[in-house]
Amino acid sequence: MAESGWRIPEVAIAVDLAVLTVREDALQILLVERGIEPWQGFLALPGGFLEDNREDLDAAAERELAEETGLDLRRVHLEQLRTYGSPDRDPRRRVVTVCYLAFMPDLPAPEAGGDARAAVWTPVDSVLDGRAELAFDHRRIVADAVERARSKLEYTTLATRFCPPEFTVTELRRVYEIVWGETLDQRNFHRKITGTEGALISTGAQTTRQGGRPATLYRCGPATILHPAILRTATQPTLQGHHA
Amino acid sequence: MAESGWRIPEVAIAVDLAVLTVREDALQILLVERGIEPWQGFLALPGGFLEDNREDLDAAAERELAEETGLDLRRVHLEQLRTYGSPDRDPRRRVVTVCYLAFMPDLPAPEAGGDARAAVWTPVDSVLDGRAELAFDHRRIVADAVERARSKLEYTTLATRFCPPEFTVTELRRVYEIVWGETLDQRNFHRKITGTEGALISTGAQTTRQGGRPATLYRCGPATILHPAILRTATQPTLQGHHA
DNA sequence: TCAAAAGTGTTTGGATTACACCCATGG
DNA sequence: CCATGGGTGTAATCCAAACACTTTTGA
Repeated sequence: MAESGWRIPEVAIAVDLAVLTVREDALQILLVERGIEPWQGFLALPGGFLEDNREDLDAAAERELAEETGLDLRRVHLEQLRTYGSPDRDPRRRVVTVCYLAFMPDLPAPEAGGDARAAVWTPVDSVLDGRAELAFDHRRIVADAVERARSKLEYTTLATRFCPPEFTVTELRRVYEIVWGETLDQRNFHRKITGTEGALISTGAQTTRQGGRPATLYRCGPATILHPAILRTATQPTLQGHHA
Repeated sequence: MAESGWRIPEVAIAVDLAVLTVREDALQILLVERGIEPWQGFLALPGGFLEDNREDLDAAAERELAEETGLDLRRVHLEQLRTYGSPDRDPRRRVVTVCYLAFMPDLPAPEAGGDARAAVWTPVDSVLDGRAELAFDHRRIVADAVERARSKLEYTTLATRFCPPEFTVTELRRVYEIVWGETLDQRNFHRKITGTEGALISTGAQTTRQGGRPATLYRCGPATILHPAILRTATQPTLQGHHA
């Protein structure tokens, strides 16, 4: 670590994306099929290497996200997840990956953007239980991303990022139920989320797309943190960090 | 970002440490004085470049920590904080820093380990309010580290990492009060922390080092998460991530 | 015997839960 | 008019905040 030892190992820096959405009643993640070795033909997180020396990490993540999805970035939440740098995670050379986590609504448009590679939405459950085998250490990254997402729904309003621009309270509740894998009391959820100042903004409009009595349509409010939090019942997250 | 473009920019990867402790009734961070340009003479976070291509990031952080403090790592909590990679954060070349956060007890031993550089404990307040000017973007990193630490005390038992191997309930409460900058009700805190299964283990021994009635000495228990949490009253953390 | 700090009990209010019921629409 | 889902009300319970008092030592 002495700076006088100016040996800079040849390390490549990559930026990978864990892009989550809720579609078809499941939490799904965006994956691409690898066209080259190693792990050719396997699914992997979208991402790539830093393009030039002047590109900021956050900017690189935004660029990747725009390339993969073509979506308006204002409707997407993007944050840094973690950096992965095991020496043997890529057989070709040392690669350190700065991984970002994104929440986005289900796309009505075609899922892949300008890039030619096949981008597929995959339920995270099939990744976590091993039915879908991912390249490199990406399964572990997906596990970290899902745990972060589940945790963030408790104390932030980020669940709205999985919804279309206008949505009903029930649609928002379904997001929670799908991500957490548990059912929530409809009445308590409604009172809590509408009672949180700045969480939702009523548009005045209504919809009957679910059938039954018309439901009020809401947009995201300015509030980002949810206080008091909506807590999961079952799973307690495991503490990250080494040594106990 | 296509992988065929095998242009790997010359980027150096560093691992920096934000080592926090509680001493002299203040939350303090370990800093070193820089001996070379740029920022010669300024205080900076301890850290350095990856030593070789086979070193894991976590292992590099542990190595740095051992070098700086010489402390038994079992008594230290170490976790990844965030990665910083603005293109102009180091004028010499592109440097991406993977930063780690450490909690450790106040050292009775001399604070610097084998390394010759001067390591100094500095109150985080003097860093955050600008009285102490740090090199590079390290002030922002310190701000992130402190916010993470304050937040983690709410829902984990990591405050015990700031305490000696055996400590009293009041000493643990003082850690909370110092890190959060607010006072806690002694009785409610005592009932809550001793009532949390697995948080503390009574040693049976007592101490009168604070004067007054003898206090029971405790060790850290196996529990890592604190449920229910001990919540701060005042400050709500700001949501990380870009766009709103 | 007095000061100083540790430890315990109680009350009260707020929030969460677990309920049952009414409302508004489409068919 | 009836099935379907949206929205509101209410009582019991748990948790946490705010409080006063007793206990045990050193001086």
